[in-house]
Amino acid sequence: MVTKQIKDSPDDADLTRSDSLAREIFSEIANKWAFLIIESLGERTLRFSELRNKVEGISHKMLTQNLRMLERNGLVERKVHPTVPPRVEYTLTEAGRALRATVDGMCAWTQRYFGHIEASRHRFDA
Amino acid sequence: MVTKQIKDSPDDADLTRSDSLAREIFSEIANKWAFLIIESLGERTLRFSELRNKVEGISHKMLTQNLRMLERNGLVERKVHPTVPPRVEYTLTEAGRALRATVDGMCAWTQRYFGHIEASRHRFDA
DNA sequence: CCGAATCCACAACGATACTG
DNA sequence: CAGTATCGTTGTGGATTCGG
Repeated sequence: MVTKQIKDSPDDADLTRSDSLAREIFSEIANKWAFLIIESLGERTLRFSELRNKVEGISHKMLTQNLRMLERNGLVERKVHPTVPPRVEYTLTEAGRALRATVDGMCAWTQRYFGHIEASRHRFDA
Repeated sequence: MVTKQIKDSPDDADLTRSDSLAREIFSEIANKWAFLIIESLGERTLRFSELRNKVEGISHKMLTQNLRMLERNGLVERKVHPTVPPRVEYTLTEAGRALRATVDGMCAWTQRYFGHIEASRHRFDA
């Protein structure tokens, strides 16, 4: 997908259009906070403040910003309860859960190659 | 992994250490250029300039910077041919190929939910 | 051809303060 | 509690240049 480049089929224009759009989507979503939020959300639905605690290190601003982005792209659903104080809950959509599966893969990968990476770093830094 | 937080087993310290280190690794690698490079590399080995063409939009600087990072973490191998002009080739290591599998998953995901995302964006922007 | 270093514009981010 | 806006700082990334 992202790396495809030479085509000669008649529907050239459409393919390159969807291809560049795909890359744009990819670029927007492939950032660490988005992934950490998706991971944290998991199967459950969480409030803003719960997320804030769970995704440790994230600032209020980054959290809202990324949640808006994820909502816009249809990965999370935002549910506002008009109570006082307000209560806002976030849940992964089906698309979000599908993406989470691949993010889980990355997490598993990190676990698996943990030692390899540490060793490689030491070698490199010498 | 990344979202785990409460533990009470005796080896607490080790777990939280490896956990935070895992998050650090995750954060370093989860950026769009790294992913696009890994995708572009695929099974083949490519020269610097070939990568530069293939990962369209990337600058000379970002490419070297990310390649160094990936090399340091043991995801790509860098092979210098001492010819003139120099010839430098990059290849995914086994760890790199394993990660590529999950990145492929993300690409497939993008293809799959392409329409869903576009639709959601339109709804949101209105 | 590849890489490192410099410079600099501008985007990202954190902190803070204010609203419903 | 959740969200928006503003501001000041830091950092990111492109352009360019020089060096192997």
